[in-house]
Amino acid sequence: MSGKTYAQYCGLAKALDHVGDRWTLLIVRELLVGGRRYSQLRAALPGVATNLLADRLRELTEDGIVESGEEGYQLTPFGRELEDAVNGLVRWGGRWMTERDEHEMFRPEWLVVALRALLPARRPSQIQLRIEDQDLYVGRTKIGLGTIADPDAVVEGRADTLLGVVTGHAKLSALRVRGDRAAAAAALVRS
Amino acid sequence: MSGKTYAQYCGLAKALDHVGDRWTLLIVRELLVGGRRYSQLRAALPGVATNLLADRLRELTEDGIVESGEEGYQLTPFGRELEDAVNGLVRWGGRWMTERDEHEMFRPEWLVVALRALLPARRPSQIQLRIEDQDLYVGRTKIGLGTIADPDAVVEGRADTLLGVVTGHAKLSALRVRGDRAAAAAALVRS
DNA sequence: CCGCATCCTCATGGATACTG
DNA sequence: CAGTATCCATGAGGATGCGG
Repeated sequence: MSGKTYAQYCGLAKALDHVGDRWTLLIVRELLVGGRRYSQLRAALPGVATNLLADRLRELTEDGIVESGEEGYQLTPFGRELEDAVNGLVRWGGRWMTERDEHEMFRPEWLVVALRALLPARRPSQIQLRIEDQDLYVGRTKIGLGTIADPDAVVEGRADTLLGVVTGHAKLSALRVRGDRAAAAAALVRS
Repeated sequence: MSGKTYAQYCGLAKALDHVGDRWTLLIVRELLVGGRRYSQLRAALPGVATNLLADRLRELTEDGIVESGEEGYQLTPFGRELEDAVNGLVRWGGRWMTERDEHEMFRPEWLVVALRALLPARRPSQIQLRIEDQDLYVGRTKIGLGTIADPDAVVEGRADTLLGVVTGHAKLSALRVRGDRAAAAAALVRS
């Protein structure tokens, strides 16, 4: 709430009063994937000014959205409730992600957020992804960074191709699949 | 997109690039209830500077979110797709709406947005609301400003009390109900 | 080093006057 | 009525400093 309050008795205005400032929701996005140190947040948010990041983290902490511990910063239970709102924005914003521009930054944790927003909560199979040299997984109920044991399939490719497959604008054959191809389709392709 | 772009290949960043500036989502909120003239938007958004409102409407129009016609401004089909994202923010922001502060503005169309976000898409009965001297209705599939014919019940009261009933923090008995009380409960109280 | 705080510059927002 | 134009206050971006 560094900006002025809208002073409106309205849920949207209240939400924007607390997470509507520049960079704030992007910080929340990073923390939705897991706890992060200050320096990790800096690295994940190219262009953020150091004082601004500190300001936002302080405001988020005062509002009970973020808490800081030994391991760095993480979302409180209340902060994690922002996932639904973030997912809605992610889904809408996906309409602007036709192809990846050269000067645009990309980080695999953003793909984690996108897949959580786009895929159903439960999936019939679990797969391992390797996108732009980074490992992420789509489990039956969880999606995150890193690897899982015994995936049904391993899928490799570019981020924009993967998003195309998930949103139905590209075919699964545009990705490289090792292992159970049907399982990969079941996990990634909308029904 | 008056602010600088985040230049991130991420749905959330893209969404904020286009609707993340101050006042932008509040304009969208107004237009989600219906088409509005420039002067109506000014009245509904107390505190907005006239140049900012004009700037935002121009940006939204350029982005294909808003279109202007003889009747004023309205959302395009693409703009209406923001409803899901707005609803998520409205639901989260509702957690900050304990009781209405004296200096906080209130407009009945904000209640329309809140009810659309909080109530299920289909309801078993239709009721008429009269809140703070304004008429709004909760139909079986639609919610809006104004009156409907042959409501099953008429509910009167304050906005914060109504929100309390819908979110389960207050009882229906806190509102004045004329007509079929069970129908009012079915339309307003979460199961 | 990491985690900020300070300082400076410039873009953005806010308030109001003004105009086609 | 529907915006522009203007001016000032504030916030963002970027470099640097500094204590633990």
